[in-house]
Amino acid sequence: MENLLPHLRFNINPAIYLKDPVSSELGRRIIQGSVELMDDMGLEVFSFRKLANHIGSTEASVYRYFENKHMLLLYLSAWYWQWMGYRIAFATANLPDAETKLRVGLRLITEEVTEDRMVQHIHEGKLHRIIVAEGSKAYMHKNVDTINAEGVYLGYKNLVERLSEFVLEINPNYPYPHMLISTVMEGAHHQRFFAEHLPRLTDVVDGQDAVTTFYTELVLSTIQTAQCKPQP
Amino acid sequence: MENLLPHLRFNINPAIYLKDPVSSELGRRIIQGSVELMDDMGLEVFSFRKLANHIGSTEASVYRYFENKHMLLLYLSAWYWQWMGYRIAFATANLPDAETKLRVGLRLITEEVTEDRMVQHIHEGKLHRIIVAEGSKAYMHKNVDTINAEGVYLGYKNLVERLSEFVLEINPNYPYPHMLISTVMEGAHHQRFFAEHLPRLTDVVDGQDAVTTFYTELVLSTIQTAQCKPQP
DNA sequence: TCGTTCTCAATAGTAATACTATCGTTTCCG
DNA sequence: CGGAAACGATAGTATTACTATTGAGAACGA
Repeated sequence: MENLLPHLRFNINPAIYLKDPVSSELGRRIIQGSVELMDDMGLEVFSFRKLANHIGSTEASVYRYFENKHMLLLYLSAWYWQWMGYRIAFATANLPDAETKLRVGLRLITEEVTEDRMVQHIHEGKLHRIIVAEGSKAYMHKNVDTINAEGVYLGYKNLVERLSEFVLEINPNYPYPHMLISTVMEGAHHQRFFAEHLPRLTDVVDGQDAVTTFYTELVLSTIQTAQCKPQP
Repeated sequence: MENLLPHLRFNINPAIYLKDPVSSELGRRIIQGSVELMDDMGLEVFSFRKLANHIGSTEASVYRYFENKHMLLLYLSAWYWQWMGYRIAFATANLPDAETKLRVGLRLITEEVTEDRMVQHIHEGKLHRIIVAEGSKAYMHKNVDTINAEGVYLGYKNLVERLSEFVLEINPNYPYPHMLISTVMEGAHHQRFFAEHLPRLTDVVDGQDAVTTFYTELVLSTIQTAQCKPQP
């Protein structure tokens, strides 16, 4: 995708941060540095001290922006899904029918991320790897309910909703559109992880992108079965 | 399921523990106590110190059994999947055809767990909740490759393999049996978590078990589509 | 019965993490 | 030019994640 709107800024729920990282140079360095470090060492090993050293600042300064590293992960996750939602909105605008829109959306969600450089301080390829490996930890957490009550997951939920609507346009009687889409959104990331680390859990077909093909066929055959072979 | 084999012990890969927790009373208390505490407070808040206090022992004694809390989680995860594999083997033995076997397997995997009390020191209902909330952290981890090289995930992989074979018996041409099964195994847990904490990501139909119905229909329509509507 | 081994509690101690607080200096905005 | 915000610097606490050592009691075998 061409970088048509280089100065676009996504709305990130202010409940996630103490101080908006986009508002200052240090804030942007925190984001940029955390993407680099988390990708390198993983969420568990990553710490605010290491981040501060990496960007040549201090632990206390990082704490002025984010309460803890989980909130920083939430910020990265929120940004990722806002970005994905934007790309899908853009790529599906003016497409003729729901099936084409759904196919495009599924492709964007399941595909490996290539460089996009929508904003200077976020390396989308690295961020994608972080979300693949750590994304589910953003909600698989003791405080989900508190965090959810503040609307932190709205970006994610809205994207699920949007794709579910494509599903319902194709088959208005399909009863599980949200489960289907959220299964794909999580599953695609897990399958990318498996392909790299636990290949016996996948079916790697070399050369082509098995993840996208698999999930596209899965979704379309599932929602079209009602017409193809009526349920008892 | 009746507790027909009350003294059954699962083989857990010895690479997971320093000392077999089944071999001593303290070991069993460690397992029992960790299931209770992790279910209560979540993996992040859980610590060996708290566990030691809970079971009236000391931190150092717990460290004699497990290197760290991630290995303890791996033990619980390995036990869970061994137990699940055993239940599926038992429940599908002597069934007439592959579709029936697959349906039974999918039901056991996706269903909520009711008490089973196969062994005295493990509360399967609590363990199920732990695996739902923390299971993916067992492999979404910096050391996956090292741990995997020691065969720690074999129980999980074997179960995927077993269910994939049912899929292939039904449709030998289906190209993605492992991705399909691992998607269901992870997805079912995520959907249970979503149903409780992020219901907008699911389609809750009150009264009946939407997760089992959803995944069973998804799998069967996906693998049967080849016959029903040939791919171009 | 004596000695050996195993088990495990108790104590101690280290390094790192996850914060919180305070205090200046700079900067930038009105 | 004056005040406030931004941020670096320093310091300090509580907790976590370990490691090491010692010694008592139980079990086990010769």
